[in-house]
Amino acid sequence: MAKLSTKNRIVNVADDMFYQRGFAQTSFADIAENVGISRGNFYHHFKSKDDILQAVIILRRDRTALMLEEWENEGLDPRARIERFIHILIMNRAKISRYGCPIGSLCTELAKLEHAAQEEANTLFDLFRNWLRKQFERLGQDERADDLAMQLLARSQGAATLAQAFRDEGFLDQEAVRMCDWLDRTLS
Amino acid sequence: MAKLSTKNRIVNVADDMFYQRGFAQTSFADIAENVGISRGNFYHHFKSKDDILQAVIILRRDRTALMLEEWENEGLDPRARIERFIHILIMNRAKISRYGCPIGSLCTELAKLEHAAQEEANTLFDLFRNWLRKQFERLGQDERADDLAMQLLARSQGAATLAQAFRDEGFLDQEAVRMCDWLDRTLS
DNA sequence: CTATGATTAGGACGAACGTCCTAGAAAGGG
DNA sequence: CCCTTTCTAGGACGTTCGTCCTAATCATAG
Repeated sequence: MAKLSTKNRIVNVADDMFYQRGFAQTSFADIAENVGISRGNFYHHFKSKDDILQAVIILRRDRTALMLEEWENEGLDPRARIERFIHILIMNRAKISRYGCPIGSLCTELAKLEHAAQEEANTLFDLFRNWLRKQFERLGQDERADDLAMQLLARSQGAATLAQAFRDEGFLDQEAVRMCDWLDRTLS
Repeated sequence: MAKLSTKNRIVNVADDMFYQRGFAQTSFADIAENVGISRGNFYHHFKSKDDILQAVIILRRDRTALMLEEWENEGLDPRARIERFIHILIMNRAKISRYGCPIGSLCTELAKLEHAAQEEANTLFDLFRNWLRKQFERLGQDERADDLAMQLLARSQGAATLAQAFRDEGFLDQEAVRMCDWLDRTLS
């Protein structure tokens, strides 16, 4: 296993902590302690808290873009790709029911903070939205491709929110099944 | 217009600010300033920050319970009552697209904070869930009444989250229409 | 009027936070 | 080997926060 640079280690830890505790509730001291470095060292790599937030957003964006790209190259048809998206809810049920959706909860928090990075965070949603739209277009749903993409995103967010509130992993499974059913009905 | 007691004024202001900025990002000084009182006065009425949070949750619970009760007494049939619930999204579109759902965003934040009042906040969700379930039961959907209630809640949450992220009031309208369509299909 | 309790104001405190600064350690090129 | 750059450590500063304390004001009952 290749050793990560200090900078990368910081971003990875911050990514986890922002997800689990939220951005505002995670302090420099917290991150530095978890990485195992001093606060001074931290500041050599990131000159402000907004700086590390930016890095985390870019990390998530790159990771997401890579994942979507892989899904394109797995030889699946567009419909199976969409089902792949739906199955994220099931694969990540444990984390989602504890911490919510990594993208949704970040965007919601930044919106309340009126944080400048809000729009940057929204590009994470855009990645999924555009990717889903593309799949629906390939399925001949040109007119309503974007609407369908938004509906799927919305249902995922709703499932995540309620699963977290009620600490109910099973609800994610149920909703995933229902979303696949909805997909069948929509495409037939 | 009857004058409110200082205590009530504090709770009302805190309610608004918790909704718009979030719980953690709202300080005592902020609330006191908005109410127009000193921090010392504040502390005479609420002995801790958890105390004021508790009061806000109770305020929201009472207000919600009252609203649901009124909906019961308006002479509507259960189906029209459910549609009334859906129309909250439309009526409150401006606030929701800016601040999200008052209940969902509070529960999400408290969950990330691992705050003790988390379960209390969840009772707000329970109010809607149980009320919706009752309506579905009256419509002869005994078996799946709770499932249908949860589905409606989830869709509302998803619509709110995306409307906030994309600052898109229109999406709330669209989703409300689709939820009414879904209701038609489900009950027929 | 007086006495008592509720209400209000405002300062003091310790802790936590983001930020900045200095100095030493490590690394790399000449 | 020395010099320069990069990396790391840790303390200092100013601010904000939740909390606490004291004293003044107000309302009310006797």
